[in-house]
Amino acid sequence: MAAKRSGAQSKRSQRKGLSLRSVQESRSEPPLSLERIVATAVELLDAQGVDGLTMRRLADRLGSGAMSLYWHVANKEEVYDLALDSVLEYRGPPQIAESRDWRGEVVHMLEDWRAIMLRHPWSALLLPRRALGPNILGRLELLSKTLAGAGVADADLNVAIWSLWNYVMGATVTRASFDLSDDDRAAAQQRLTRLSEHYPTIERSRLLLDNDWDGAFRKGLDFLLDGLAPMQ
Amino acid sequence: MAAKRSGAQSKRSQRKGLSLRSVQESRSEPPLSLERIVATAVELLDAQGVDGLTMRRLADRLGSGAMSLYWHVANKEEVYDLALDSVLEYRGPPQIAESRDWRGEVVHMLEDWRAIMLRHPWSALLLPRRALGPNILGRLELLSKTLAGAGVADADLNVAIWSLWNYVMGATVTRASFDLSDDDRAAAQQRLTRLSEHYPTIERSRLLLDNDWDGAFRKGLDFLLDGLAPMQ
DNA sequence: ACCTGAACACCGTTCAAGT
DNA sequence: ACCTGAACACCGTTCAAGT
Repeated sequence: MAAKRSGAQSKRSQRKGLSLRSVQESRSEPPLSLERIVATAVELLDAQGVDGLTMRRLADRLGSGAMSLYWHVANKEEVYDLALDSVLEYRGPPQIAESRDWRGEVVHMLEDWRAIMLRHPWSALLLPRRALGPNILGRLELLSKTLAGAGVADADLNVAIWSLWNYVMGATVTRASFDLSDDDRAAAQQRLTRLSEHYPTIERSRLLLDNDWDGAFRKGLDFLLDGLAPMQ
Repeated sequence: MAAKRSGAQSKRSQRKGLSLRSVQESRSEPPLSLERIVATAVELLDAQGVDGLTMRRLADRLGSGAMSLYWHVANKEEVYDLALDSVLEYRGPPQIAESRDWRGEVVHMLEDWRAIMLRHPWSALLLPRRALGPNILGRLELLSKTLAGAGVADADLNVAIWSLWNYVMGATVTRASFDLSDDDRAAAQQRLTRLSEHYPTIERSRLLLDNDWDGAFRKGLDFLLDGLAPMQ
């Protein structure tokens, strides 16, 4: 089995130049499984970004033929769905949740969410296009439960959830897009300075260069929670 | 010229089946220009979505060879950038802006932003990946100026801008992703009902079926502005 | 049940060439 | 200055076939 696999791989290597990965992998090829596929897809996305994920490349990394994936997965979209959701597992707050500090819990959940998506920038780009997986639903459920437990009326619950969700999504997506292109960002601020007659206010506040994203995120979140709080 | 174009087109039509579009277009082909390219890209995106935009299809719609585009545009990414920004032009509030109602102005700007992006759902999906074009910067500038004029201190300005921006981005992106797949949404709620033991709270509030997006958007925005207001 | 290669119908983009 | 077709190196996925 191992021999068969490595044979298949050296054939592929000959065809398209040597693959660094085949060496690293050939030590012990477990059989294909959904878990392995998803985990490897996440690796690939981390390494190469959204456009770097290719069925052929993914199969290569797994030491299998490209078409083998299609037995475990319907299509590439499903790989995206599964990769996104797999990264969003929530492990809960550090201490056992006997706290009645609902606000602290909400902040923790949302900052954790944001931290994960910044650690995997592709996830922020993928999110708007993907279905809701169990981990995303789990996070929504937990958020709902916390807010309901804090006394938010049922009638206001959905507004509260979507407001917080929207805020986190927007913050993550915006931040990720800036992170993706330091050059673009510098170029944008440069263009801004050149065109400061057109954009005097944001040029003066150096909006595009403000680096305190974490602080800004937290402050904005506090404003939102201040607004939400009277609802309880 | 018209003869040459329609000749080239019928050749293309013969090659890949008849194109409905070639008839509609052949009446008067203006020369290729950046404006035409961008406008047609927007049409194509509206009709076919993000993945429907193809250099070849775009050229076809323009009645030109695929490679002709590359004289006007560096690559496909630039087409995306230009299409996104072109859709985001802001025409300002209905009445002449002598109003001192800064809050009303902010709400108008953000609802207009959101409305545009919902009218062109691809724009919400594209936004996280794209550079800041002049129209986006213009909107940020206007928002900044309004907030600064309302008395928000310079030190708080960036936080205020990004909070509002994040909120609108998140709301749009979320809404667009639900809109894109009514089937998925129904399926998700169905799965939710089936798994209601796991997600009792959001199942009970019927989070995924809540249709009052516009109302929720406005309410959440009000909470945020309530939080922001004390800053002035 | 699980995996495979060949083949199909596409992509974006380079290049050398036309006008 | 502006446009072109042929060609290259890729894609995702179907299909008929292997074990």
